[in-house]
Amino acid sequence: MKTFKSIPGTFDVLPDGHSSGGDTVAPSRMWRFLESVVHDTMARYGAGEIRTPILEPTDLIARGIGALSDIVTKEMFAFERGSTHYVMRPEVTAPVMRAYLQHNLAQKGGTQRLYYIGPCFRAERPQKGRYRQFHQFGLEVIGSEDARADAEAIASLRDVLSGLGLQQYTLRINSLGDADSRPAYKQALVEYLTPMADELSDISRKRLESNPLRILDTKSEKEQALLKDAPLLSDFIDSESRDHHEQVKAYLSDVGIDFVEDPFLVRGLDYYSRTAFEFESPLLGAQSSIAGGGRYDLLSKEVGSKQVVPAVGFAAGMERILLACAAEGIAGPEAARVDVFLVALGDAAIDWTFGAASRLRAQNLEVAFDLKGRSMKAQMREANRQAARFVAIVGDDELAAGEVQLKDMETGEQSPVRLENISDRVKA
RNA sequence: GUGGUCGUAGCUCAGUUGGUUAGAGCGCCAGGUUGUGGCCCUGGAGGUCGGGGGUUCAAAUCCCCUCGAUCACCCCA
Repeated sequence: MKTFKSIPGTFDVLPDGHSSGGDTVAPSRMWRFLESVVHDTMARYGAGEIRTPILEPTDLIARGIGALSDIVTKEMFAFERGSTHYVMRPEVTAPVMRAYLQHNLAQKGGTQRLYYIGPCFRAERPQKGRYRQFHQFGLEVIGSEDARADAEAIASLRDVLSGLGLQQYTLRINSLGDADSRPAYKQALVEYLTPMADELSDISRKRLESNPLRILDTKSEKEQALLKDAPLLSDFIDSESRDHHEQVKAYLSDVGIDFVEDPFLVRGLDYYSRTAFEFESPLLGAQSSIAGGGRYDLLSKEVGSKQVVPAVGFAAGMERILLACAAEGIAGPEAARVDVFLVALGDAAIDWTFGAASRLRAQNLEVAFDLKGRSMKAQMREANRQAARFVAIVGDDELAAGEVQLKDMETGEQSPVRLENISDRVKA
């Protein structure tokens, strides 16, 4: 008999946490805890939830993220049916911008703050903190180039992390300048690195031609040493971007957000300009980035807008955040407890449980009972396992008297209670 | 796509220089207590030792192939 397993890089979320290989999948209540913190935090920022389709036009993603980016060239789940090209979204920023333009949300006047929670898909080889189906939440602040928008995106993300109880994370921030300032820097960097090209890795050498900025975030210590005296992007950015950057930092300091400036921070997606930032946890192994984002004033025109629509946002990796929570010992809310577990003795009592549970549930109690006709001992054990607060024991005598033996599972105290009074006693 | 490590029960793992019917702990089920959970005691279920091939009188153990998992590179959340 053939058995089936979930596809590599995907996983089931179960009521209890479990290990999937060496990795740990958080219990579903922990996922819900994270989601509720996101919803609550975003509400405080006046953000509205947006839900966009998993499937998007392939061109939207290719144009938005950059046709030459790794994501587009080798990591997309894309297919064709009829004459339509579909991708399973690898990120959500381009889809949100698509929706913004499609529905003419600019017509609503002010800045749009849109947040999302949902799955994304990339055809990468899985490893700790990296999956083929992974989940992101994010915020996009669309329609403003004000530095407060950048600071607000960062602040809301910080609020989510601290709302969860996370302590060990760092924020790195940089400015990429505008579209005009980057070519000049790019050229300077190439001029600096070309004499030492022999010492670079194969990949970095190729990037020297294709995408030199990405050499900056190499993990190789040797290359980091070579970069020590490299020209800095900050010396090349235009004065407006520099002012903008200073303002963002001032706003962050205003609200007590710590950050470190990292002149080498560049982001992997082509659409970023000016502000770029990244939150990292030291507890996650190689995939240390738990969230990243920045300003993407260039995106709107890439995906078909006639005007520039300035925007800034972030995307956060939920799996990585949950791994960080686990590493910091954050367990989230306690597992649900059953209010009353019905223990039935004899056929008449077994028949009684179904209707009784229904009536108690109608009174908003969490009720459970055995479905296998097992012994009393087994039923008690099951009640214990479900952390029942009370057990209602019913046999022929109790049925005849119209009452149950109600036992408090913590104190062990037990007394007869009329059927109609169970709810009051449990809620008391 | 590239490299390292690892595949024995639901989970975590033992298993000697190849040698009878493959083990433990946890978990699960039942009994000890014919109507009372947790603790304790006893018993039970549950494995094609990832799969295929080879060497051998004999393979979980040695060899080859294959599949899978995992970590890392790359890239990103």
